[in-house]
Amino acid sequence: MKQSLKSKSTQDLILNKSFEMFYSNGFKSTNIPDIMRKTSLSKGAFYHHFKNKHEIGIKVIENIITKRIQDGFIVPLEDYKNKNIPELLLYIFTERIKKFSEKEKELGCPANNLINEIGCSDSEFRILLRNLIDSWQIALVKVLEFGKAKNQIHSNVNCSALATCLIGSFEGIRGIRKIYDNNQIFDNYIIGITHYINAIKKK
Amino acid sequence: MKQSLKSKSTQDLILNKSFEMFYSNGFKSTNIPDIMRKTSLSKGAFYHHFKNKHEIGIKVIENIITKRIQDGFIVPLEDYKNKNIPELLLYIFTERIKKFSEKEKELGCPANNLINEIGCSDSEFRILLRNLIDSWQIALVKVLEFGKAKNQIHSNVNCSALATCLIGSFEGIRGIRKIYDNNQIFDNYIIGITHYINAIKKK
DNA sequence: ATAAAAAAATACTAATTAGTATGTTTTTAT
DNA sequence: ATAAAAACATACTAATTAGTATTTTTTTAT
Repeated sequence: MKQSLKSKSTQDLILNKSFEMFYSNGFKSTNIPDIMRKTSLSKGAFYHHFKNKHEIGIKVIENIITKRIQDGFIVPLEDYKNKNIPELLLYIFTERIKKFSEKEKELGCPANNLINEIGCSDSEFRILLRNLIDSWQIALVKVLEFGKAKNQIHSNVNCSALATCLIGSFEGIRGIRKIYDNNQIFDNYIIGITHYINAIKKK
Repeated sequence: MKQSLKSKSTQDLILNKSFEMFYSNGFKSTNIPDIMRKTSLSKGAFYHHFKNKHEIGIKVIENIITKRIQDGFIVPLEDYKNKNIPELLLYIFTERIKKFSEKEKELGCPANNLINEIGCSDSEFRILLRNLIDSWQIALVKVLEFGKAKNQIHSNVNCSALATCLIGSFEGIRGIRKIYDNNQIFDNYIIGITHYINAIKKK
């Protein structure tokens, strides 16, 4: 294989396996030899492509976790101009949860897991994760403001507050689900959030 | 000092310092020598009173974290019969957040931190934390049902779903707050949750 | 074809840390 | 007062793991 391609594909492999292990076991509990066992490569290969464990953490956030949130929760918000906003919110915050894989249900949100595991202690991780949540918040506010302008959302709604609550409750529920063995908590969340979104609709 | 008292007070000291360190640094990142440095006792004292790190983790959940949630969020729900339920909810979910210490704002909820750090991996921790959330959920549902019966809460509210959403959003917000340096996220949450609680009031 | 550079493997170092073994001090029961 | 037991301290072991140094293999440019 061409060297430049090989290098890129090895880096991607390490990146993906790192993400999987961080997601399943947490960042701190994952060690480099374990990651590399999953890639069938050696520790030497790891340190040839990455400076240290911190760097792979950063790159996993930048290249995988950020992309997952963007693709899953921000991009679907983008084409909002010819959509009914309350319906769009219901789609994103209830329909998508139903489509989660078992693994995603059991393991929670990769971003939220990292926020809670190392949000306080590592400032670089913290900033990237904050930017991610900020982007989501901004995209949501934009959509909510549009919905308000189009008379689809009641005028007494504070869009920034609502966006924060939608994100917070979604992440909180995904966290709490982790200690259960069934989806009752998601079912309850879906009922509750549907009720809430219906309540802010302009009749 | 009498031996039995001394033993108890040493155990309590180790327990409290362990909680503080787990809360600040996470469970996995906290080591026994660091805990014992804070108690000004030796490692030998630790292993005389506790079997291993896992046991102190269990006891911290049982004796400290559970008590904090109970005292802070379940006990205030108990004397609900002569209170207005929406007001009681507002008190617990908005007034109490305003009274948090800086540390509590920065470090999030000890229970939620543990849920997210080790909720998936350790079954004993998991069960204790689940029991804790279950107790909270049950206490909340009871109060909400009462509010519904007293015509203070709208009849179309699903009490179990609402309880789950209240707990989930509260924990989620406390988690996300950890990556910020200010209380904007709490301010937004308070506005949003106040709006929600007002929306379910029977007029 | 071959020298240089990149990729990857192997062997090693150094630090951390859970847990144990053993010794010393303090308290208690007689 | 003293033997036993509990409380605590010190010294050690063994395992883990991040990161480095060195060597081998593969690819590239000439």
